[in-house]
Amino acid sequence: MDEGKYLILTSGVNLNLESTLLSGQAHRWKIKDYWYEGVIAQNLIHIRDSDLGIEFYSAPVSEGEFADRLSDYLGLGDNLDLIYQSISKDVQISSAIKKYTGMRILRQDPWECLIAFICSANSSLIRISSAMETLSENFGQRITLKNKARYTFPSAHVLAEAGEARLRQLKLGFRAKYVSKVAEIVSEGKIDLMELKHLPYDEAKEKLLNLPGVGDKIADCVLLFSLDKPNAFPIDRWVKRALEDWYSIKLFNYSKIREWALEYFGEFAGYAQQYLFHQRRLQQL
DNA sequence: TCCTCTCCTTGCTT
DNA sequence: AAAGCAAGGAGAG
Repeated sequence: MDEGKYLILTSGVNLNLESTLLSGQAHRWKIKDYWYEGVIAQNLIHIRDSDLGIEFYSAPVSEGEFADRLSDYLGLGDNLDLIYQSISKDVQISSAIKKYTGMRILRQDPWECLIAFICSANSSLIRISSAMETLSENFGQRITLKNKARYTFPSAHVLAEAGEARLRQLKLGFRAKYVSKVAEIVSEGKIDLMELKHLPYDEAKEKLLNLPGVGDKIADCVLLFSLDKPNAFPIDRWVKRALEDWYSIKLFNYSKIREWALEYFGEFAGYAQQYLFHQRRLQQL
C-alpha cells in the first residue's frame, strides 16, 4: 500500500462488506483479490476490509473528498443495534442477523437503482449485473483507478437517445421498452426521483407505480435501496417462499403481505426483508 | 374491484 | 438435451 493514499473509513463499525455489496441490492460490484471494485456517483471505488477498518481508493474524486459520500452510500448512519433490536421477532430472523451481521441497506442513486430493478424483472442477479455493465460500457463515461477502467452509469438523457431497438440489441429483452420509456420520462423532467426522498412512503410509491415496468415489488426495491424508506418491504420469489415456509403466510395479496410485515417487523421491516432474502437465496431452497 | 392466467427475452442450470 | 428457473409487470378475462 502506498501510505497516505487510502483512508480508513471506519474502525470498529459493524459493516459486513461482502453481504452488503453482494446481496442483490447493487449490481456493479466485482471482487478481486479481496478488493471490491464498483462505481458510485461517477467515481470508481476500490474498497476492502483491513485490520484497521475499511480502506478505499477513489477516482477521479479524491478519497478525502469522497469519504462522506461513501459513508452515506454504505448506510453507516443507520444504527444497526437499534434496528436489530427492533426487527428481531423470532428465531428465523435472529439467526439470519447473526449469520450476516453487519449487512446494511445501501443508499444508492435512485436513477441507477430504478433501471437496475426494472432490469431485474423475471431475471437473475447475474443477468442484472450483466445488463447494468453493458449499459455502462456502451453509454457511460470511461473512468480509471490504479490502471483499471470501468464506466459510469449513463444518464437518463443518454439512455433515452439510445432508443428501445438499441437496448434490445444489448439483450435487455422485453425490459428494453420499459427502460427506454422511463429514460424518456425522467430526462423530460416528468418525474423528479430525488424529490421522492422527501415524500412519505405512500406518495413516493404511487409516483413510482406510474412508471412503465414498475410494479409493487420494483417500486419497493427503489424505495428501500435508494429513497430512504426502511419501511418498504419488497416481496420477490425468495421472500415469498421464506414467508410461506417460515411464517405460514398463505395469502398472495402483495399489499396485505406488506401490511403484515410492517405490523410484525415494525418501521425497519425493509431491513428484515433483506436478511430474509439473503438467507433464503444463499440457502438455495 | 380484485383475482388468476399467460406472455414476455435471454441465458444459466439440471 | 429439453425443460426449468431467474429480486416481475402488463394485459386479458
